[in-house]
This record gives sequence, structure tokens and C-alpha cells, in this order.
Amino acid sequence: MLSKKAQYAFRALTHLVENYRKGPVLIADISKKKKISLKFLESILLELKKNDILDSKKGRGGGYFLKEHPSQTYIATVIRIMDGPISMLPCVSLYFYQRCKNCDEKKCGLHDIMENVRDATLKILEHRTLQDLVN
Amino acid sequence: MLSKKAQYAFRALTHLVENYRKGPVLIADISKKKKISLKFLESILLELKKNDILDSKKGRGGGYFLKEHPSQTYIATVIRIMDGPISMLPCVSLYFYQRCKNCDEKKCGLHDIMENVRDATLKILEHRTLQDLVN
DNA sequence: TAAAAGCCTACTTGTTTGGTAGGCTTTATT
DNA sequence: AATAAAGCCTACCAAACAAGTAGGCTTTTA
Repeated sequence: MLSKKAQYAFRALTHLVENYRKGPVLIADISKKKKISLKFLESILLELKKNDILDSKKGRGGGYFLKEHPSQTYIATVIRIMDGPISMLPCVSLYFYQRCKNCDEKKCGLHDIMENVRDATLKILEHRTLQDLVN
Repeated sequence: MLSKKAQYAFRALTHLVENYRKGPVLIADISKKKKISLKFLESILLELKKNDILDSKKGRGGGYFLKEHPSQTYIATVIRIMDGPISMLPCVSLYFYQRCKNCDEKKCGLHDIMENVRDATLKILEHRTLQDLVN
């Protein structure tokens, strides 16, 4: 399951897509509109900024906004930033790979199954973008 | 990601598939062969028994064994017992559904995407069985 | 120069994960 | 009937993580 953090991130990003190119949006505005704890949201947006999904402007008239066009940011990217691996096993993860102990990948049946699941999942999540959040 | 518990469960189940119809297998044997902490494994097997995946015999000559033929137990079933929901959002889960607050499922873009992911995932996990763990 | 806004560090609280300890109960064998 | 083998049950524990809070610092613009 996606963490609350990731779910909030998507709610916030949806708002930013809806207000794309209308100038910076206040954290407080997003917090109110989407009913997300202000301080928690603050840390989420900052993390998204540090990972090049968002950009911000400080001081009066500042706020957050999307760094790129909504169609350029993939859902998979956001999930990886917020929650880490998408795969069900470390040994099939593309971005967070870890060898499994006591198990030979060549002849591990679960490995194969989970590789299939990963491919099917990524086929969706690496093609859908923030644009798809608003239809 | 699958929890260690679920991963251990699959390792243990693999062993039980390999020894299907050779009589009850000792927890201690599985623990040694698959290098899983004995006591932790004990609780895992018990949980699988309570959920009708395994059966056991007590006393001397006892042990654990599969309740049904390996081809009759789906990977998805085991995951749900060990880890709960497979879906990425509560509002798209079939077995653990929960309405999401502050979000209208009819017009929530993320909902649609995650429904697709769920379908793609279950298409695999609800067709592969314990038999597939050993090729 | 003051107010607005994001940035940063630290803390808190509750839950989950992964595991350990120890005794109880059932059962097959002698 | 006794005993040893085996699973069953209850309780506990430490570390990590999730979700959120608090409060002050820095930058920017009017």
C-alpha cells in the first residue's frame, strides 16, 4: 500500500496540475483545499522539490509550482521518491535492487513471478503521468 | 514490498511443495534448511494453518504439510494472509476495501490508475500457485 | 524594514516488524 | 502408564517507521 505521505503527495500534485501556470501556490492553500496537515505537507513538498518534481519561490508572492509540464512527470517517479521500491521483492527491483540471501535467483520461482508483477506494474506506472491525475 | 514474514512463508511453502506427500515435515527441519528463525517460523506456519493453507499433526512423527495440492493454493491468497492488501490504495482493494476520505472515486485520476495496476497484478498473482514456486 | 513565505532541525507518539522466552497440550512409542 | 517428541499458546521486547508537531531561521518582495 502507498503510505499516507505518498497519497498526500498525489493529492497535492493534483492541485498543482489543476493550477498549472497560474503562478506559485501557497502550501497553506493546498493544505486547506486538500485537507492535509500543514506541517506534514510542508515536508512532503520540500522532498518533492529536492527531487526535481517541484520548484518554489520564497517570500511574499511565493509558493510551490511544478518544475515541468504535468505530462513529463511519471507516477512511478513520485512513488519511488515518497515510498521507495515499487517491486514486491528487493531482488527484482530496478532502482533499489538487493540480492536475496539464501536464495538463488536463477531457480527461485517466486523471483520469476515477482518479475512478472513488476513488469506489469511498471508498464502502467511508468507511462501514466501527473496529467492523468486530472483526466 | 513483501514483509520478511511473507518472504519466509514462501520459502517454507516452497520446501513443503518439494516434500509434498512425503509425510509431515518438522518446523525445525524447515527452519534449518531455509535458515529461518525457528520461533518466528513457528508463528508463520501456525497462521498459515489457521487460514487453511497448511495442516499439521502433533506429537512424535508430527509436523506440517500442505492442506491441498500445490496447484490449488494461489500466491495472492498467501500474500493476503501474511501482509494484507495487495492493492496500492485502500479504495481499490477487493478484499480490504476502504473508502478514501476527501476524494471522490468517480473523478479521482489516481483511483483509476491504481485500479489498472491492481488488475494487472492480480491477473498474475491469482493465477500462479504454489506449484509455480518450484517450476 | 517588516511581513510573507518557504527552509531546517528536532522532537513526539503510536504502530508495525521481526524476533525471543517459556511453558502447555497432544500424541506415538516403549 | 510413562516419557519424549512435537506443535500450540501467551507474553514480552527492541528497533524501526509512520505520521505528525513545534518552533525558530532565512530569503524575498512590497
